Amino acid sequence: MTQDTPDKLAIPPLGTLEVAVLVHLWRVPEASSKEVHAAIGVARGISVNTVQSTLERLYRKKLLKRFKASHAFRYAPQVAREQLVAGLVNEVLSRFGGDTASSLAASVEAANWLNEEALHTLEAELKNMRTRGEALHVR
Amino acid sequence: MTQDTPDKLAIPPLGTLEVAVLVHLWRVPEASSKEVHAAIGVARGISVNTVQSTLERLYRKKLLKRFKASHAFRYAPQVAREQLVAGLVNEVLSRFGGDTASSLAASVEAANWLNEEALHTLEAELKNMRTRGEALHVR
DNA sequence: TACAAAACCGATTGATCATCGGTTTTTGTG
DNA sequence: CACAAAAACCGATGATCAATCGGTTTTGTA
Repeated sequence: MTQDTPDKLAIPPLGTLEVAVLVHLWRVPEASSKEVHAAIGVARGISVNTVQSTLERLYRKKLLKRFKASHAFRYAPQVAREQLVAGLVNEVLSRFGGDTASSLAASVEAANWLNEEALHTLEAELKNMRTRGEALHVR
Repeated sequence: MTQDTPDKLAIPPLGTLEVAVLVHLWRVPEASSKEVHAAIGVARGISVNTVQSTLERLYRKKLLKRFKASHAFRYAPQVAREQLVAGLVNEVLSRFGGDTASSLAASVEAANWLNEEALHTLEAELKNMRTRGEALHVR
């Protein structure tokens, strides 16, 4: 085994620029530093170098993957948005202890952006999960 | 109006000691700095002053309320755990954009700690919400 | 009123993000 | 094959914030 610590579930803190870059790459979903700069850097009046550092940092954090295209790197998300968000949500939930279900329920309730369709989706997912959970004997 | 920025929904960043203090006070649910120190400070080998600073910080952040009992302050949570967690979860959800429902679904799915009963609770809450949501015309 | 307990203040340390300048590496082309 | 341009890489700086504690002032109460 080559990993010293199994960081599978530890998500590093993310700054606002880092998040902006991620969000952009989830849409694109693949770009060079130059392109990212054009898309979100110019409007912020920051240099290409800053964007590049951010891409590098996200790469080191394993949130982006990259590959050479001719002589420039192209970056792409390493994790799906839902995956990352889920990780962060679970981190919050476990960090503050207490009852998970009621916390989640409160989260849903506090959300002012849940429309009819979204509720439907969630309900379906829950029902789905439940049957599978029973089969898999979720503790 | 006296407030410069409506911080209603902005939750300040919380360190590990701050969270520990909050978690403790949700259990207690009211204590002096001395008591908090005895409960969670001693085990960490930190001074009463450190605990007091933390209590003060949480008070300034409006997460604790306090009142004098004889000459010492007693602190108590200003927000319920579910409330705070919900705020943080929603912050994460909105920060990363994308589809809320699928992100929440992924969160539930990624959780390995949801048991049969918890799922039940959540489902009930959703059903409940839905009817109310329709009545309130949630966008 | 004296004193012990607690609040208050301010300084220090240590992370971490954001930002950019300067240097090295790579590569396409004349 | 040499060279100029483009990109990666490295390292420094500034800002913010949590955590920590020592020292000083305030305040009940015996």
